[in-house]
Amino acid sequence: MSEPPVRKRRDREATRARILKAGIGEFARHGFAGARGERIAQRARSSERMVYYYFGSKEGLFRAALESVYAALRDAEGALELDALGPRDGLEAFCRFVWRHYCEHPEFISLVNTENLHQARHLRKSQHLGELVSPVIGMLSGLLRRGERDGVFRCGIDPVDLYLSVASLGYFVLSNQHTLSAVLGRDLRSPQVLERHWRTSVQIVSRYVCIAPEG
Amino acid sequence: MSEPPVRKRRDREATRARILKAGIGEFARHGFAGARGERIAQRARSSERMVYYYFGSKEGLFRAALESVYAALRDAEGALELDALGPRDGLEAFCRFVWRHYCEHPEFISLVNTENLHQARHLRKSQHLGELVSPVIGMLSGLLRRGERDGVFRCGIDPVDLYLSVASLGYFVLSNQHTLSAVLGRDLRSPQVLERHWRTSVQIVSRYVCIAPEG
Amino acid sequence: MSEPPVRKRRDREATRARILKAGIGEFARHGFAGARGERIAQRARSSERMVYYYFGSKEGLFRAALESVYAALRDAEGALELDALGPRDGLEAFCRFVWRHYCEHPEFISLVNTENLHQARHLRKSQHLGELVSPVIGMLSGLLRRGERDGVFRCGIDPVDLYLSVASLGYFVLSNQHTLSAVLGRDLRSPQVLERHWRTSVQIVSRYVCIAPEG
Amino acid sequence: MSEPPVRKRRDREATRARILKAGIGEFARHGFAGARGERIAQRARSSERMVYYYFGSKEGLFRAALESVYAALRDAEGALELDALGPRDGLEAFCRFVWRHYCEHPEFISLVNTENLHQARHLRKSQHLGELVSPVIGMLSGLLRRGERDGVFRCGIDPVDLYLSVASLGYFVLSNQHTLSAVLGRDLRSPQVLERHWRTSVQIVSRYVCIAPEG
DNA sequence: GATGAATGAGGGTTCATTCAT
DNA sequence: GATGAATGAACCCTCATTCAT
Repeated sequence: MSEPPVRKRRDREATRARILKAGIGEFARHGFAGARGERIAQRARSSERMVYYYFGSKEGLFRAALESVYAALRDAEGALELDALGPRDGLEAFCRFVWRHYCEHPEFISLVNTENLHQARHLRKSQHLGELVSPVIGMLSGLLRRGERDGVFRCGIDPVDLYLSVASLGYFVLSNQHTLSAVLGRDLRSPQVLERHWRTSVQIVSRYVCIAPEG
Repeated sequence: MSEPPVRKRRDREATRARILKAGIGEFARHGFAGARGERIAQRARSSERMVYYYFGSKEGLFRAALESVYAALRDAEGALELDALGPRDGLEAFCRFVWRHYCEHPEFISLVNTENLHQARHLRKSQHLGELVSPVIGMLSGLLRRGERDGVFRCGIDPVDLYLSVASLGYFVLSNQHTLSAVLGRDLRSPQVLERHWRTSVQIVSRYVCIAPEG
Repeated sequence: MSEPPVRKRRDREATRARILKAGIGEFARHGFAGARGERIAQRARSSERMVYYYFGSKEGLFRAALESVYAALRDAEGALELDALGPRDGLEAFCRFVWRHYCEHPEFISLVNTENLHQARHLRKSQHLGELVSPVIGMLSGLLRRGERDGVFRCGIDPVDLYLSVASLGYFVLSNQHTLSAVLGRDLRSPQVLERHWRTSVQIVSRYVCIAPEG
Repeated sequence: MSEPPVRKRRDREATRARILKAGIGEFARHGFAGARGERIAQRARSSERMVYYYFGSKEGLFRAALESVYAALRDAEGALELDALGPRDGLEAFCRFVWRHYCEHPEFISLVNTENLHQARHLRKSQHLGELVSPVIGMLSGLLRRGERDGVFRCGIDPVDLYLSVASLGYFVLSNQHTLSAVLGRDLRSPQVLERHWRTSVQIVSRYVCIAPEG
């Protein structure tokens, strides 16, 4: 019934999306101050002028980039269906999800780091902050309750604590891959090493949450 | 033959030190690209020209700044005397040390983040990289062995894994204080909340390492 | 054959008029180079595109603005009925008219200044220059002749000289209100001070024109 | 005795002065908004960068330009020696001075017009406003007193009124040369016409001030 | 050894205007 | 006829750095 969108020569949304994507890549690679308008234009196969046409300023583009990667995380989190799984499987699935998301979205990590350098100034200014709050805490809360009820999880685990722990263990090594590789004797950029690291992390979380951990 | 007069050498060193300190502060607050030579000169109560005189370039100063904060960490780690404590106390002391160091040296976290944005380019170029490798892994290794021997620690814990876990749990919430506070319902900039977080983290590590955790 | 519907033609004219008025205001406040298409569009509750639709270019709008304020002056001058008054009253009426027109049309002064900055480039290009020539010189000429004949005005006064003198004395203080107020000790933006100034100016003109001035 | 200033390759004052002069010219010709940094640099045989080095911003340069032309006027006014002349000659000398200054400094007129467009914003911000106040009002006051005492000047003439009148009659035709020439039938850009105009103006002032005017 | 003067290159941004329907 | 989308050129300004004593 509905027409497939005609490929217009002047396609507002497509141009905007290309610029946004280019902005995410550039900010992720170079931070806010290091990002160059010219490079963004080139990556987007557009002109520097168009960046200002659609986003008003470098800061406006950065805000949009940030909102975009946060929205992607929230959407992915929202698509998790932990309820369909038993508590232990649900916990593992959640861990795996976080790790995979960080692995597949290094731009998220970089943009978040950059935003923290700016003390979350842009995020707080964002009109859409409310929409970015994730349902994941509520989901974890349900998971923990089910685990407690089934006698497999310890009582009194806070869902936010759980979230932060899982996030920490994944985020840190990915965000600091390069310095850690240089300073420790371990190359944290190799997939195998990362894989090993992550199995350990899941173990750590399991031992914290479960009454009788697998190991 | 003749040494330059002590007074002058002192001034030289003092000026250099002021610039270095100013650089650390500026890079920590604004990242590499966002740092401004003029502000560094002002903070150091010196001139922009002197920055080049002593450090050659912006990058030279950044490298020195990075080396400085890494050296400070290594020195502090080296001063740890875990051998004087029992395994459990030693583990707790190590955890406490890491947390305190991160809390008291936010510039370390920021500079490391910035350096990872640059894929550790400066760190790898550093002449002094070898000197920055910390003795802490060896110390943890000894600690773990003692704990195993005494039957209080589980067998087969890897010291690097342990180090990464403790670091992760501390680093993440401090580095991402601002975004987490904006997105979660929890203000991770308040000392009380941080304190609570840290107790949980120590628990997590203990449950991972110890055979019969305290909780 | 068929005229466009009256309604539409009215809208056309109304939009054009709003843009013209907005242009006059904007050019008066900011000069030619300082005027902004965007502000003009906003003031006119129209779009920037419409400015080009109706006036072709920024310069086209400026020319129209200039013609508009000159036409308003010529029309007002044309409406003067000096012949109905005695010579002295006529002279005073003329003076009062000039002063009032400048007071009530600061945009005239500003646009004229701007146009002189451009060496009257636009005015000379104007197709309608001929229509802008005022009948006022002729009227003054008649007034002076009557005054001479009646023995109240000195002989040989040139009507253009008279016009320039009256205009000078009014224009200068209004055009330079702000700098004069800053540099002299007298606030030439206050109505009372301006009023006093104007009485003096009329005296000056009278003493020049009349044989036995009132003072 | 005193050394002639050595022509240095890097001559701070000379470079600054060239830029300032270039700025005065450019602002006079194009107004503030119309002035172009690049043209200023070219006129000054320097670089655009140097403008910012010495004056901080376009506005900074404009302020300096304004102060410069006002200072030149004040200095010239200060050099007037009206006391050495009789009242009538003094009055005429003053008139001649004003006219000559305006004629020889068209940049003064243009800058003052521009500044009024900006509502004297820069002048009021100027640190040196106090120094720009002219001694000329005091000098005119003395002149008027002497004239009254000698019975050649009318009583009660206000020196500021006198100043404003003389200035008005000169400034107006010079500032509006181009539009007046286009609209009146008289070419106010020709020296002869201007000369004639000015004789009339002096007459006007004389008839206002003197008891028995020459004409 | 120390410093004021100078600068090329490029930064983000805005301008008046035209394209394409 | 009327309008959103798009744009090349240039704007003012700042960057990290070097020159020349």
